[in-house]
Amino acid sequence: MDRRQKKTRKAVFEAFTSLLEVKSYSNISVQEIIDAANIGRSTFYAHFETKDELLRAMCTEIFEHVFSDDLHEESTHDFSSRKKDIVGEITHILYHLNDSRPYIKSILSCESGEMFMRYFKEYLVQLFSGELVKHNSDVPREYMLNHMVCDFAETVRWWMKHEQYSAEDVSRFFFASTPF
Amino acid sequence: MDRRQKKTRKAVFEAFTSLLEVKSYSNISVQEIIDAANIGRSTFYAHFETKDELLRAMCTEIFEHVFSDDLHEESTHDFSSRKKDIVGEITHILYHLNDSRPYIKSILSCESGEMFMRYFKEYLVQLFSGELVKHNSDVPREYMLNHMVCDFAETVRWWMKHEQYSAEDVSRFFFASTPF
DNA sequence: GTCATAACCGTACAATGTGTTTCTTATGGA
DNA sequence: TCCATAAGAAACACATTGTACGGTTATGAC
Repeated sequence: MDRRQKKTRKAVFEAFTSLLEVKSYSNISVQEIIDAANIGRSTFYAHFETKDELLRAMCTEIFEHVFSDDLHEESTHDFSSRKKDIVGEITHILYHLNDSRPYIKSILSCESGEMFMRYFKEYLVQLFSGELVKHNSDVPREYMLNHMVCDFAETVRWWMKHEQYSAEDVSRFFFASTPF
Repeated sequence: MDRRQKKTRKAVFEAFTSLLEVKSYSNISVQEIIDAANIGRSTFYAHFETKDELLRAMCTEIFEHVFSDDLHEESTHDFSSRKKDIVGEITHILYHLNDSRPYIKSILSCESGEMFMRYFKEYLVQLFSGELVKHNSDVPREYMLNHMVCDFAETVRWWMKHEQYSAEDVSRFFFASTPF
């Protein structure tokens, strides 16, 4: 990727996060982002079709880090001990989420948070559906999956607002309140 | 309230829900609602300041039914047996939610759903905070409260998409997967 | 039934935002 | 150095919003 493109992209992301700290997503106009990023109007539209797509791009970048390859490899390499080690995997993800905390916090602060949550849950469905082989037959499997996904996603949203807790703390809270 | 006002309000609500079944919240313009409701532009703005406020008004109307007085009185009158009867209370609420199902479903079908969820959770916080007197001290009380509220709200959202289950079913699912 | 009130309608308006286009300038990579 | 390509600036048509205003019709109290 061209250096110029990278630079523009970075400027837009930073402008956007700064604005999100000050005002809500729907009250931010594309023009404001452009001004804050100090770029030309046509340049913005060369990179992102809409404001929504900009947000999606930011979320994607975050999640690529949070659910990064080293995590996958790690969990697939020692596959033997994996099944039991969902706790470790969750804690690991929490660590990664903590790295992106400033970005995530600004996104979560308003309506854009709901989009973040939606994308986040897409990843979590994949993560948890493997864990549901032995599910309680009293309750539909699809209910349980939705339950776990929402549960974890909301746990993360809560954590972002409560900095005083560590990844281990939150992992413990999560497993203490969900029937694994 | 004037008959004309009631009529207008009803027309707007119905137009709005019909539109929500066809397209997403943010893609619906005020003008479309006005046309669908077959009213004058200024009439709309005499009733609602913005589209968001219209949604809020609809949600309020729904929740006034769902968390209606007969429910409150019932639960406060026989206070002795109440503590144990959170199950009954939840089931009762689910019944009321089922009455408003068509409206709720259309609202939940897009971004407006997130606003619905937010308002819904405000009510649930009140409902559940009373239930948390005896909470597990391993986990912060505020975490548990958020957990229960989100859990129930998401259960309802899930239910709205899965008509095949009864209120009793869903109540059972909820209590089976949450540590009460 | 009369009549004042208030809710309605329709149109026009300025203001704001969006996404596209065209053309010129600057910059990175071969 | 060269040139493809990204960035920038300005103007465009278009859609949407919220307000204003004057005229019309229905309601409910008497």
